Amino acid sequence: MGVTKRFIYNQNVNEVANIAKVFAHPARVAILKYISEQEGCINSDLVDEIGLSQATISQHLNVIGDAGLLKGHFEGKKKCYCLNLERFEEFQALLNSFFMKTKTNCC
Amino acid sequence: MGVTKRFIYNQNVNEVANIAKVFAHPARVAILKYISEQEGCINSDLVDEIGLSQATISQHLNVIGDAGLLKGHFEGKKKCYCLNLERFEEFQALLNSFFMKTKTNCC
DNA sequence: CATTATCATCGTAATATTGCAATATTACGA
DNA sequence: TCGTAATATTGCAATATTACGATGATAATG
Repeated sequence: MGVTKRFIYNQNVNEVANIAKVFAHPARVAILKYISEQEGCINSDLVDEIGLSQATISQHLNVIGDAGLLKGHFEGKKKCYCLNLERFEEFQALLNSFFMKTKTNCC
Repeated sequence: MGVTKRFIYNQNVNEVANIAKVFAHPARVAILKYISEQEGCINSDLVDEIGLSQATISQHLNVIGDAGLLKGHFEGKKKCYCLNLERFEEFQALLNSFFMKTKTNCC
């Protein structure tokens, strides 16, 4: 039914899925990549850079932001986005932990 | 429009997103976790174990399988699923590579 | 103050995903 | 070959996601 029965899974499983979901759309991967390639902060050159509408970019930034992966502040009329490195590394560690735990017992 | 404009992203970005998508549903994470916890192969105890219908489990197994993460063979009438370790490690490496490349230039 | 640039939010259309019941298929044993 | 158990596939219904235009809000600029 397009509805994910989150309640039947344990917390760790849901956590891994939620993290993965952030990276599960190429626009969001591209946004993070672009942020990483800039010196310091970016403002939304993202619209030109990625080729989606401003509204759509803003929505994707929300998803990334809600996951805690962004630090942002206004600099004049421009909003300045940066990666929240601590959180990003936390995500990496959690995913790696899942990978490590899962790599066992094969036929 | 619910349609992802894959063509506007480069291959690596799409690849990362596609990998993440496999892990972006808790049922699939739970299935992989369960496989990892069994000695050798599993057959679908998964239905009892996870609490989704047989049809739904089968569908999720397809997504995982299409990504190349499963090795399976029949053992009598039961299908025996195991993790494709090489592919799984490849996924881990690709994600880690994305994480490493992205961890730079913060404010 | 009016204008413009930047970004967020709302509403909506199109498409994708999730889940299940029903049905099909596959493999075995009698 | 029949019956049965285990999986797969199909066809919906419900919900989620993606995308964009329109509209707001805010702040610099003239």
